Amino acid sequence: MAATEPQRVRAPNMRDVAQLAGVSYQTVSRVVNNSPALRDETRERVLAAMEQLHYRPNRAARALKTSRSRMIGVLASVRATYGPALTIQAIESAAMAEGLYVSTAHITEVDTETISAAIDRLIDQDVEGLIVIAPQQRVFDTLAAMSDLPPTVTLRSGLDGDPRALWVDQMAGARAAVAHLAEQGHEYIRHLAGPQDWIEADARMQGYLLELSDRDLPTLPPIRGDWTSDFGYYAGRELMVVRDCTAFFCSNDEMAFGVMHAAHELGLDVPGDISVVGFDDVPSARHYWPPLTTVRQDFDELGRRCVRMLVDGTDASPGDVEPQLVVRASTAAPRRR
Amino acid sequence: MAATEPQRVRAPNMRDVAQLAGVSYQTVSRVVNNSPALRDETRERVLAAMEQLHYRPNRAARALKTSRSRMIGVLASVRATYGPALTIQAIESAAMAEGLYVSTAHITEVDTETISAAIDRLIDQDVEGLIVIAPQQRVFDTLAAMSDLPPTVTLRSGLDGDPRALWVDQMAGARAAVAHLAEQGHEYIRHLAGPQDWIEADARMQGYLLELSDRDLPTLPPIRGDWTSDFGYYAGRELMVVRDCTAFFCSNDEMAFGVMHAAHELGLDVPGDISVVGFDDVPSARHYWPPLTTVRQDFDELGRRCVRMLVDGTDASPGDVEPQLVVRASTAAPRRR
DNA sequence: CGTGCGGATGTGAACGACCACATCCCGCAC
DNA sequence: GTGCGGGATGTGGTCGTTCACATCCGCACG
Repeated sequence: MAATEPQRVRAPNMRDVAQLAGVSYQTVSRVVNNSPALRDETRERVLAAMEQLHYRPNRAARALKTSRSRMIGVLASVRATYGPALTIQAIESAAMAEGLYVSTAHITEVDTETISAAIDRLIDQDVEGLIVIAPQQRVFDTLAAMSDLPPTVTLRSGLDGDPRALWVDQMAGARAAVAHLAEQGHEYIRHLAGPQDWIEADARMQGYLLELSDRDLPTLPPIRGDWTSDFGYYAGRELMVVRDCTAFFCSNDEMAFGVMHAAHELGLDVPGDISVVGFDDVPSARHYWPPLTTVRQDFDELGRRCVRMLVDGTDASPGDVEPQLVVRASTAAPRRR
Repeated sequence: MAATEPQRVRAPNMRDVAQLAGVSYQTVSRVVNNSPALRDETRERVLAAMEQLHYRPNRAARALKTSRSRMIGVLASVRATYGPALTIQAIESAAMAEGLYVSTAHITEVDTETISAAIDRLIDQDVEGLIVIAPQQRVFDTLAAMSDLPPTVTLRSGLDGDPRALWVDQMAGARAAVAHLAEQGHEYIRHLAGPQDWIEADARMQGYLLELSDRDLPTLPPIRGDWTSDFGYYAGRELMVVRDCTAFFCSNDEMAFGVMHAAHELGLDVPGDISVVGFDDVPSARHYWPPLTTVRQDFDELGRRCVRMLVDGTDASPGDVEPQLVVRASTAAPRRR
């Protein structure tokens, strides 16, 4: 039997295409980068050859020569939560539209070591830009201490003068939530805050405190939670025995779910005995029982803006993406006052 | 003023490091790839030089030469849902441990065009492996029609002979859920299925049908939903007017939430009048009111296995990752029979 | 005291693409 | 008919790394 053609393991080359099309590799390059200086007939021929060989430009070679990786990095914490996950998705699809690739790294611990390892991991990939949606203070501190960072866009919750930060007015959202409760006649409003070190958590807590003081309402010391519904549940159980408040403003929806669970279990009616407000508007919030009053955030728009800021190099218009209060059945006037 | 040193925009090189350390670039290469054939003293010297220059190996150049990108791709659909998001997270952290990078592409539409565009996007990045957690039939069809795919691991819900598929026995999970309801005395059990084309949805539906027929219980025609709690809510409202069943088995937790919302609104007691079972065990399921009986999936383990299969080239042991029934308060014996 | 051997290090040639420049060709004006 | 200009195409060098091979050195052995 005749010797078979040695199978080609190597992916086809610009030179392979060039040879097949009867032109030089440079002409192929021009076709790939669609240069205008090409006769139509030549372009057709090259395109046909590329098609025939299933030619794909080698990204590594291109990156090496141009020193552009066309990749952006996303630094996130615990992605499984609704907000970050949605934001990442939006970032990715916006990036795709710009012809960019996305690599993500998320941090499960918030120690400096883990954080800088994650960032290193992204930088190792030659990311051309960095989007940080890990809103913990320590992340920003670590970031600030690193040199040679690519252009970076961060999400912030308060004004701190950084023009490269996309600012979401968490405080305004929190104030709206508290104002809503106050206007319904609640005087004693409890706050379940997010963890120490989370910037959003602090901003929401600030909003809570400010709104109360503006209205001359009594301030109950906020309780630091960990975002989980488990925490909301156990905290709720303890606090509702005391009954020193008629409403809860929780720093996210999960904790609000936990609180409502506790209320139900103790035979308290929501909103009759206790009103509850969350933050985020996760998809099941509207179908919780009772449906949860919460503050909606437009994570989708957020992701899109991040990419736009990175690509255009523009600065953010502060407070652009406003959270919005969504009133549902979990809040009502307090039964007794 | 004297002319300043022209600032070096170029990142430091192997040659730069070599020069500083007084060795050849090849020696630097050996240090980077920690070759054993090096005197300790030399290695130290090179490491010091690398440190001093903040040297980072150029990934593009390395990829070009070795034709290994050290990147794997993940194809997912709508990431914002709990399961996929968690799986991706697990994949990423397992990949990190293997020194691999991860790039994701997710598809929002399920037409062939979008799917193959997403895959192309991954292949363009020279991914060395592909993990598919988009469990729609059409995705697999599109995949099968494409040539030149890198090694691929997929998630399947049923046995179909593909050794490179990680098999999660959705059917068993569904059967356990239905069995639980039946053993509590329910005779009329309704199924809210997932959308057409989703393999998991079909597997769960099969499980439902099989378990009922094994037990000689009447089969009510399953309703095709879209995974959203909105759908569960509207479907629940319609179906509960009819009251032709005492229990609902929903193909995911979200739809179950919607159904319970509808029940509450209609003044029906869960589980007194109606029992409800979900699927996934999302974090808030345990704190819904009443806490939701559901089928837990170990997405974390799933993600880790995917990576291991890809890296080791091993096949899956079928049915390894078993979903587990978690009984909570949303199910009880029917009040009337 | 030369030979050989093995461990440590250096050298040339890729990998695949892009850039700057050189070359070619053809039509048009002088 | 020669020169010239400009549009189309080809050639060398380079990006930073790795691979295969060459070289060097010192020491043990015959």
